[in-house]
Amino acid sequence: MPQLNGGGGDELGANDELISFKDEGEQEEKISENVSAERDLDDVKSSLVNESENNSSSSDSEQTERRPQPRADLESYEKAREYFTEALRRQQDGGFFKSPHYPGYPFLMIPDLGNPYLSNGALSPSARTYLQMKWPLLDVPGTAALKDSRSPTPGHLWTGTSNKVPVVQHAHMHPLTPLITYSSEHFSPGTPPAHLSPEILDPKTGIPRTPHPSELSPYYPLSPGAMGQIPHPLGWLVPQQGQPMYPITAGGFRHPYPALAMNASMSSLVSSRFSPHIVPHHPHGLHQTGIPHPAIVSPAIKQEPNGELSPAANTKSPVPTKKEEDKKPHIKKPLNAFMLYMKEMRAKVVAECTLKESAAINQILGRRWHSLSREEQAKYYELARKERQLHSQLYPGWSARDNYGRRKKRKRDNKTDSTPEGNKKPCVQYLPQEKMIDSPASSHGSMLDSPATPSAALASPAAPAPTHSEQAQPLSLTTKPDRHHHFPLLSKPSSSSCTSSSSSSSSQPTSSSGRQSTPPLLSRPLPLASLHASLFSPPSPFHQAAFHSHHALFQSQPLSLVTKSAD
DNA sequence: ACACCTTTGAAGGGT
DNA sequence: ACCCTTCAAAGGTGT
Repeated sequence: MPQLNGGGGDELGANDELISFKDEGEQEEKISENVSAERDLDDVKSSLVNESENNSSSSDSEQTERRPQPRADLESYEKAREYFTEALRRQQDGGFFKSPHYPGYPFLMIPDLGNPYLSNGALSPSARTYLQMKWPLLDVPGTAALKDSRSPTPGHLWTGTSNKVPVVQHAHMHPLTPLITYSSEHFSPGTPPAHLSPEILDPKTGIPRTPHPSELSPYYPLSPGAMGQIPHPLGWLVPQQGQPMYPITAGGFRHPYPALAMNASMSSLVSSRFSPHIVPHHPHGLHQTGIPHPAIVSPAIKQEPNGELSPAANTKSPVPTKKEEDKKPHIKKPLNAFMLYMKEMRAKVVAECTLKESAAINQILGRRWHSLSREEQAKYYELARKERQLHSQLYPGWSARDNYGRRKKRKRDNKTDSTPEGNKKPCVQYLPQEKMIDSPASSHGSMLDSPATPSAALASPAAPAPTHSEQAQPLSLTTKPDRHHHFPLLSKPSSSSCTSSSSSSSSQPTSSSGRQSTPPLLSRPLPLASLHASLFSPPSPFHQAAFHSHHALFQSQPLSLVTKSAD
């Protein structure tokens, strides 16, 4: 894994800033500072961008209102999972994941906003408070048990989670926008400012206060637009399209959240005290309490055959349900560390780049993943581990195998024999050749690290301090010859990544396990031009200032994209 | 409407 | 023990 910092291994969590994105080049080690700056920049950019978005969503409001009852719909489930994840993370946050200070923020962040409280990490009421907000069903006290007591200091809350937030280009964003609107984006780990976090702040005083779920409405109503951005505390119970959920009408929160009543039971689910026996497998993805679990996707529910809950759903023609599907609900696999990371960071990356294609975004995310410090990754591993645990508790008999066959077979599978390039469109080489060489199959290094527990990760002998160079090369484990190693990486010009990276050595397709039969391809040209624009054309003077501040950053960061024409 | 693409990680079957 | 395959998320793109 990428633990880059070459030398700095010692400073763990405290300095995320040091973590460099290896993407661009080895030199980073030397210029870790610049890197950090970059990161900041990234954060800043994303925040700027994201903040602007907002308005968008409220399309669901009506639906939400109409659907007072918790629906087991896909979105709900996912949301649920998301929140759950976030909740878990928050619990751990205190622990080893310290959020970066984001020095860069000051440039962009309005001083006013600067919540002292954030910067000094004093938010602690926080975790709990926030947890409650986002995950009201959790019995916070109870969940505390899960909490890692490792960290006495809560630090900033890491509000992660990016729900899918519609990303809007920041072009016209007002610098102050951030003050007003909150997008879930802010909740990404990368986004620091706690002041932007959903933590409830007294509108007047700006002082964080501990809200009761019932108090939420006052908070959200800040601005209609903003409301949409705030994840519903019961997100997974309330159908939301991945968007803003608070379609609250003028009246404010009308929603009594019937589910709230289940708080106790929910807490039992979450709490470590939870006993597997208690939770039988529910046919429709409902927990015994009746609460759908995010991981469960019941075709039946999804389709809402009865139409009782959602008229809209009726229009849909149900997917041909197989017997199996009918019989059992689809229980999704628990998300792994990378997936969790992706969920959180995707919006951010999207904001930074104009790229919208997930494939491209994912490549970037993959590189970033590798560039994360071990501590950071450990956090995700831990989170993933907990999620798996919970999942296993909820669905004791579930096997990943159960989901096999649900998707159609991938083309890729079939074409294993066919030449890689055969069916693909012209490939673009993402990584420079040299890098290819360097970065061997490091991609799975993180896997190695994948610790059973975070602590293990940190201390894991298996995962020696990152050494550096090729960040990606974590452990040398990949002894296997990468058969795909030579694949001509596609050619992508430079950059695929916005921030950096395209050239990252780290994410080579090399899979140690040979999973990927083809090299990373970028079939379609990325909108680099636009990317470039977004990166270098500060939307506002405000941005510009920030950019200048980070000027060094640019120097160090070869954003290849800049030069590249996406053609 | 749906598969593909892309990423990493986990899981499970096969050898 | 290792290899291989599938799925998890996501959303633009292609068919």
